[in-house]
Amino acid sequence: MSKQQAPLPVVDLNADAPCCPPLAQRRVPAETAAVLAPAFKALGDPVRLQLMSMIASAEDGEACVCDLTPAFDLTGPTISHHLRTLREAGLVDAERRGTWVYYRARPQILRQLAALLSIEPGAAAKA
Amino acid sequence: MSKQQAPLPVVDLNADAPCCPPLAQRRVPAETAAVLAPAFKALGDPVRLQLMSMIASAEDGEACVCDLTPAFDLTGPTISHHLRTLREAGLVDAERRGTWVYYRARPQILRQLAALLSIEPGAAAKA
DNA sequence: CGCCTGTCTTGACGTTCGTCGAATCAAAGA
DNA sequence: TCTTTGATTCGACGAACGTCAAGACAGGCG
Repeated sequence: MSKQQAPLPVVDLNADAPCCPPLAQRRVPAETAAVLAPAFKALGDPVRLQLMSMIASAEDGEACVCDLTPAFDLTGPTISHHLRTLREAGLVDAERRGTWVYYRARPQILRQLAALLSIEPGAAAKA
Repeated sequence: MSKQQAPLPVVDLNADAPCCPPLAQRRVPAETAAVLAPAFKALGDPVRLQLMSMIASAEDGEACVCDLTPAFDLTGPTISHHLRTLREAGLVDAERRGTWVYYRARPQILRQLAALLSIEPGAAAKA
């Protein structure tokens, strides 16, 4: 079971269109919350938030671990662990090319999370 | 110490305009990450994500604890604890009116988080 | 082949988190 | 005033998290 990981009840996190209406528009169902919460949780650590930003804002859309690690006062294994967390949350994708490993962001998921948090002017912000 | 809580090193989480450019546009600085990560972390629990949605999507922009609690298979203290977490993350606001306590969402912060995750078409999503 | 560099995995440690039961505080009514 | 109802705080417990040191794996180069 080391090659096949737990089969997250994955929703269409890969879908390109937002999976659900804004959080402030309709109440988020339990199943949706169970799927999306881990993504927010993955972003809920300062190191991972910076890692995510460094990867997503990288020149060619991808960043090498060798560039990410020295940006923090943390050991390699720790950075690797955080990157794995981001990967398991579906936020990034990893690819090995020769000696180095490159991480790439998955814009679809960021879009979905952003859509969930978005607030149309005049929705519930009236009080 | 029961009435004055820890004084979070609050940044302009109350500002109405987005505090920072999208995560995928410019690298998020450590200080910004330290401030915004707790907000994502607070949303990183399925119960809190649903609570946030129930509050933000409520009729008059506010929800009574007495309406929130029975929606979960959790005890009152546990729901109260989650609400406190949301409050300390700056995501909601609490107000007592008579017997009941009402929670209201802070749309500005949701907007900021959404802006941080937003991706302009053609930013880093090219690979 | 053997060594070196880069990355990931493993095992362990202390801390934080999610949950509950019991106790406490706040407001309304008898 | 005393009781009742709603919400929070306190104390405790097991589970998960963030971190590291040490070891294992992968690929390039002598």
